[in-house]
Amino acid sequence: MATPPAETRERLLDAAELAFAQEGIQQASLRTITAAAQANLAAVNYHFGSKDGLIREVLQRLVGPINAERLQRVSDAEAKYADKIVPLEELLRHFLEPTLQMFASGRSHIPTLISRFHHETSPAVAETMAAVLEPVVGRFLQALMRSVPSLTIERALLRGQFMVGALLETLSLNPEVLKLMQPAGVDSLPRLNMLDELVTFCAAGFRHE
Amino acid sequence: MATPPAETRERLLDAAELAFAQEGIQQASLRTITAAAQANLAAVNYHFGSKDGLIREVLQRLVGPINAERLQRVSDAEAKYADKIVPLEELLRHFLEPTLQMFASGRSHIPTLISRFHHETSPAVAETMAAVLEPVVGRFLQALMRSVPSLTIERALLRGQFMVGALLETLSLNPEVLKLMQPAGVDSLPRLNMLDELVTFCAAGFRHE
DNA sequence: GTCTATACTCCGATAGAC
DNA sequence: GTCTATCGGAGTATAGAC
Repeated sequence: MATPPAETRERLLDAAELAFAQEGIQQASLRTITAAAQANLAAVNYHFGSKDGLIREVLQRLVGPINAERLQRVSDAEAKYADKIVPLEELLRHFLEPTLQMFASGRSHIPTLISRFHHETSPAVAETMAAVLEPVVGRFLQALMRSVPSLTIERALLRGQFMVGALLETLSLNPEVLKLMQPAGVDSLPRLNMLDELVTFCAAGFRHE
Repeated sequence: MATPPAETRERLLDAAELAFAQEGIQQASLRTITAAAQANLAAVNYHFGSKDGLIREVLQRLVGPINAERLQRVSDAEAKYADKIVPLEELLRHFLEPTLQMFASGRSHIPTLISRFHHETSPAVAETMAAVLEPVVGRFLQALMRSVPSLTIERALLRGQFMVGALLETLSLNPEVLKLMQPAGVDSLPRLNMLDELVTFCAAGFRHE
């Protein structure tokens, strides 16, 4: 059982994840990916049908758990508050933290990759991304308008876009800027600050007027 | 003077701008661009040395005027306020509006292209972008900390990143979301709303605490 | 189920005629 | 300054052996 055949698929996904983050999703070649995975060039086509199939699979494996955690946390929070109204800051935290946790996951290329997926315009990525995000967006919009009763639906949508933009920009921050944020040198420290900063910035924006 | 030879360079830049926006900067091929510009494949190499040279030239031609307008508007505003303290909302407006005006410029692909340039990680783009943005960022940070005296430099930098993220996300909004923002059907209308929405959202965030 | 070998297309860049 | 022709290489995908 040193190298069971089922592992090839996982090695390909891991290698693709890293290559997509480092070189770009479209730029990374199947030759690079299969070489890094110590698999044959034909393996991608065998396991995923095409490069688009591989891309879709990497995306779902990455974003699926994040969104599942988001939904779980909102459900827990709503259960905790009997009136179903979750304080705004807490709600934003449940949306933002599952993504920001990736900074501390040890797989430091993940934030870059999430940013790349969000800004990719190819149909394969855009459609999969929309399908994966749709339930989460609906759920949070609903909760958001309960937390801030004065919000109209248009404003909630637009400001939600602003928040996502701020989050994504945070994910692609270069290391030099990151260093500015942390007095000490621990790598997992800025994430905490960043989460608090993002939450207070966006909460103020959501509440305005 | 129907087609003076000097025009080829301009046609190449225009064609590249459109192709970069529609297909992606790395994905767009010189063959597509030169065909659209009704020029020869070798023309790009002759006029710009390489594809990277073309990319840099498109970027500078696009972002240069925007940043020049930003600096001019800040200078005008600081001259208007004798104490050199510009109200926060006005300052943000001077930073955001030159970019958002691109929605009404008739060249509707420009917002997408700006977003692409910002998220591109190739050295040719990243270095040029950093060089072009550096003076503007410095100038606005300075003004920002005067407009909001309680801001630390680290916070100003980080929140500035949040604002840029929100702006860029706005630039890549898909048309369906855009339609939600405007009751009437005019295409230049959402830009006005969007600017106001961005300014109030970010101003609240900058002022918090 | 996995690999070898290869097919076919397209890329950016250059050499040299005009 | 602009064109034609072509180079060398890399891209994805497939056919067929094992």
